[in-house]
Amino acid sequence: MITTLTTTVIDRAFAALGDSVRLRIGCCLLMAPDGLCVCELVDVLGEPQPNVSRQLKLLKEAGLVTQRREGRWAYYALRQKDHPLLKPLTACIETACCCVDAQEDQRRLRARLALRRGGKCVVGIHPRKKKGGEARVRLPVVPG
Amino acid sequence: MITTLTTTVIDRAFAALGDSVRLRIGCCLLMAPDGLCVCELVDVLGEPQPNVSRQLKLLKEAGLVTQRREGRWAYYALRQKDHPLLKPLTACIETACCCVDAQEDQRRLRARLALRRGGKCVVGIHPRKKKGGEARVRLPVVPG
DNA sequence: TGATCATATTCTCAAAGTGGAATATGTGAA
DNA sequence: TTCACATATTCCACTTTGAGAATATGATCA
Repeated sequence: MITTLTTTVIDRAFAALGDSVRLRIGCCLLMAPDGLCVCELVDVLGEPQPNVSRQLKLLKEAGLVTQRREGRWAYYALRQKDHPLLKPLTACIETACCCVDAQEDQRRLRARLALRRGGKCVVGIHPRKKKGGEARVRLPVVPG
Repeated sequence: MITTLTTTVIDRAFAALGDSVRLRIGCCLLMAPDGLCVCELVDVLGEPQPNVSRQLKLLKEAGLVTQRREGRWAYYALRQKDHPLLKPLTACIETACCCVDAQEDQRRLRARLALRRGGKCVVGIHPRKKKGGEARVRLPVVPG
């Protein structure tokens, strides 16, 4: 995807991470190499869904993140290759992960990932906050 | 200077490098660990002096750059310590230095550094463009 | 097909960033 | 003290970004 490496490509990558929400997304994605779906990020970050989608789109346009669809869910993951900046940038994000406030996210993310079935997200946004609580979670037919 | 590491500190650092001029400044400073003065950066970048001063101030406020005065000259350097993000961030800037457009800056910087005397800047802005040319450069008393 | 749900987009406007132009500050030399 | 010069700041018009609110899209299931 990224063909020629120019300073413009690079400063756009920096700008993409120069926002607290997007940096926190980066930290979360670092914990889940296979990606996270939007609703998981919404729950972890406590940000409105349209905002999370927006920021993910920005990260994707900056070439830092990839997207794949699985049924109704869209999984976003940190790009692993084709971007020469990604390795050193990942090291920067790792530093961010050590921050106290980032670790709060990590705690919530671990809790959210525990709700997965077969490695996939099977619930929507705020499962614990909606009426009916756990009973609301209707598990569809999932292999594994 | 940086006491507690928070994600805010880090995304401000990213945002500081998320601009083409400031990223180019970062690349230049990487070539000169002891720092560059404002007039040198003005010549290399081809940006107006007030703009260079402004961007340097921003980099300084983001904790990425230090400043010291030597007579009329102000030297800015990449911060080396007290900022846990600096090492991985430096690796990112190094990647940026490999870009074709960044190497043009590097060529100009080498030429500009050749005008130093005793490792110090002794000329102002655009020395070759002002009337009188080389003759204008009046060397003050400089040790070495 | 219609309902439901996960995700994406658009509209809007306040807030922040950007950089040119003019000017101020600070330092050293005459 | 005055001048010259390197650097810093302020003012201002302009552009970009940020995010709430409402709505659209797209996929699955009944």
